[in-house]
Amino acid sequence: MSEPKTARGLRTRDKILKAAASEFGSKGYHETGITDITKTAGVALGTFYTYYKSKEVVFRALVSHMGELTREWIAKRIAGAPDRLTAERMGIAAFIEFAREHKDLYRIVMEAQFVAKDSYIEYYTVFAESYTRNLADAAEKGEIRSGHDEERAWALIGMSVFLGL
Amino acid sequence: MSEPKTARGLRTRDKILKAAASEFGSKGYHETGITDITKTAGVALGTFYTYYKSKEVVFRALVSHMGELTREWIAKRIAGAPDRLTAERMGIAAFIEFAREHKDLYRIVMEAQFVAKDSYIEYYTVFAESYTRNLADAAEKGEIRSGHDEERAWALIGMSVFLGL
DNA sequence: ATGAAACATGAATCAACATTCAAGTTAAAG
DNA sequence: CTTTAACTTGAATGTTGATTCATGTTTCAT
Repeated sequence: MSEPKTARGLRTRDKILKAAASEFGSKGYHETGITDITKTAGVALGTFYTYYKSKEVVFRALVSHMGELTREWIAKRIAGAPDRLTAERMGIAAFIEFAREHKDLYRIVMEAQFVAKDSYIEYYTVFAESYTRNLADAAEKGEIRSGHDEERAWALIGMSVFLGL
Repeated sequence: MSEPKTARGLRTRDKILKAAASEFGSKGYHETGITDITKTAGVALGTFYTYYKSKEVVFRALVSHMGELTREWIAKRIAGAPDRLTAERMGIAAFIEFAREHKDLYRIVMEAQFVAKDSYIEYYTVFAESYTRNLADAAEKGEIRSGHDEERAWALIGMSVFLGL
């Protein structure tokens, strides 16, 4: 399925993606019908299939889009933190803030665990890797004690997720 | 829907519940058909409805059953811990161990978030409440610093869940 | 201005279940 | 041994909803 070739096509695909985000986010994957999406987008049923091969494909597109959004959001808010501990505090706050402001979108990531497991795993793995690297660096610099950084990373992620929840 | 009145009925209901646990656990709620459950249980399709009013009802039964199992498991392993910090360490280890040994069953709890949200919330809320109480007690005794125990409880739960994941 | 490529439409298709039910079988109390 | 409540059976029902497709409309490069 290739990129839209005209401005109209681009606009339409965008409307569909936004509608899908909103519908999946509020009703969940299985409760959302393609008709719900196209109705919200203001296009005909068939149009959906001009841009996405299937229901699952839009869903996956949304999850990876969410990954980018989340990372951008956090990066923006922890930029310029003087040390890891401070960055950590700001990062957790930023994540929770993000979850709060994109409540319905965040639900999509959660549900990915059951609808598109690999997307879900990737979402968190990218986080865990960068987290682990940061912790290792901080330990190197003596800002934190050295330890099992990967486990620490997953523990911190879990904390944030549940506090957000 | 009342209790089975004969030994046979009891056995059959049990077979169905076990089969449901196994099927939901490995394939997930939406990928599992009632026929999958009854086939695994070795009974006819219609028999399912003698014991459960619907697919969702068995699912909910499983989630609350899981709650009991998890609590029992952890209680057993932290019994006799000398102080809260030790109990905490043992509790986390016990939870992860539980998740590992009941991998597929644990998936059911996760999926409850989307299939039976109230069951899901209850599962974790019961934990959080008892956790919060324990932390408050420990702070009272001076074993840990005093602080926001409810938030601490959720953070610890999140940690355990993601480490288990 | 025009024709081909892009795009939009929504009725029709098709398969997948959850649930029901009427008819048969088994348990166990008296 | 009867009898009846309890249980079992699986074919039939009915709905839902993803996907397709033939037909019509719009865009835009030439």
